Amino acid sequence: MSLSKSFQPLYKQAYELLTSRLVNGDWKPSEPLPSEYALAAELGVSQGTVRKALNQMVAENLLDRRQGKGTYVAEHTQESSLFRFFRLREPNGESLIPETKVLSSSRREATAAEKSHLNLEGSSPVVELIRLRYLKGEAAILEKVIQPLSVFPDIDKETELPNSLYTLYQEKFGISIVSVRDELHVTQLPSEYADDLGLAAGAPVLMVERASINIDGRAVEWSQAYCSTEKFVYSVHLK
Amino acid sequence: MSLSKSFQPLYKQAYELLTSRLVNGDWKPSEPLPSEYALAAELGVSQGTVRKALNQMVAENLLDRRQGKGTYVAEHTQESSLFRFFRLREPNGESLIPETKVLSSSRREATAAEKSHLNLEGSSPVVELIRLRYLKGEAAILEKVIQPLSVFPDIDKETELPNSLYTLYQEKFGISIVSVRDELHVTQLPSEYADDLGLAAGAPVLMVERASINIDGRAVEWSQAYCSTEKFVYSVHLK
DNA sequence: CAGTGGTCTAGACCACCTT
DNA sequence: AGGTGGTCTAGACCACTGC
Repeated sequence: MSLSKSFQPLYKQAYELLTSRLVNGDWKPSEPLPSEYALAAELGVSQGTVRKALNQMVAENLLDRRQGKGTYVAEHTQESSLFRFFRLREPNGESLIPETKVLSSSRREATAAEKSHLNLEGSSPVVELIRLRYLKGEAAILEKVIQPLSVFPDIDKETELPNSLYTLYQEKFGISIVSVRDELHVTQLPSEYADDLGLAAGAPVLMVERASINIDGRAVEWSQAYCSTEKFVYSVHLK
Repeated sequence: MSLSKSFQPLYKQAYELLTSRLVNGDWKPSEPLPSEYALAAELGVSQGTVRKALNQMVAENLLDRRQGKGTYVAEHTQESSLFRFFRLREPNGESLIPETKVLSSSRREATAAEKSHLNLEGSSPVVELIRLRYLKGEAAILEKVIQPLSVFPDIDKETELPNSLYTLYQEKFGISIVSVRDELHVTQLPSEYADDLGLAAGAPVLMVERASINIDGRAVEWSQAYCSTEKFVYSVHLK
């Protein structure tokens, strides 16, 4: 196997090829890739060129490299990764892992808005999952999660939902969430969620609308989280 | 001049040295740095090592490189850079540059909270600047900006405040804002700002609290922006 | 044309891990 | 000891810019 010597820099071609293999599932999470020299020989380029491609993938959180051991598919299920996208903090800056209770889970056809956010067309059955998250024993966040069945077949048949769904996505469905797009709104709490959160219908709440992006760039999950006002802060460092 | 051959990788030492020179103001914005070979000779390392250091600085938005021309100090005053930190969007996704009116500007001693956010100690005079931003002719955002006089001497003597203060910071005070830390709260609109925004005192608003970070890592400005509810969305892509 | 950054190679040596 | 990634070098060639 060798890369074409035209159009694109070799390291970029190598990056594209290796990324598409990773997306295809050629290597499983926590499994080592071939060594730099092995990949270089296979692609017909020098070790330095492969290294440049691999380092770019490390920068994008797709790979993990450990000196003396090897290059591994990144684990997006570890605590450090899960915290990466959990931006809600207590006003004093502390970060808390919430407890979670599933309120309901149902299949239905996607709404127009959901189809547009998830790039779905035609008949698109989805699962709507409603969860309540507790902090310090108090109901704090109500989450509505939309999962397309085309991406997560029979996900509503899962008996045990982990606290972080991303773990389930990676282990059971081969979906690696590498980035998220958040939109924050101040809205009035919908009346159907008022009792669950112990607030009045129409109370002002922070609503975090999130599209979760798979390693291949597709939005594969869409969620809305209603957060009890003044208990939380959404905190971000933009570089 | 040459780097010590111990402790740290050479490219990292080169990065530290070049960054500190940049922070010191050895090279002004839009001015070219010496060429890779010139820097390599000066530091006593190879061109490839200098390149690695320079590329890291490019990744951090400190430098700009143009093939065939040279390596330049990044301009943080360009539209593309200013938009980078302006996360407020219309609900339909459009981004707008607001008009701005200064409501007041006054000197006073920093409060305890301001000292803590800006890492100030002892006597710390600051300027409190209150601005109202309009979108489509309507009052939309009320901004309270705290500027330490130790960082921005006599900034309240400036006759003309640009729409984006960061331009002024870089051109007049040698301060380059390279990152920001935002905290989003849902709060009640303080009564003293109610008239300006045309809302009732206590109305629920989105409050964006921002610390702006200089190239040397210091928080040099602290601001709070009260945003008229339901006209805006705060939008972020986390990678 | 000369000067700049961008790519690619080949080889040397080091640091770390496993056996 | 042998394999892995990490650093560093020197040199070649390419692509773009400006004179």
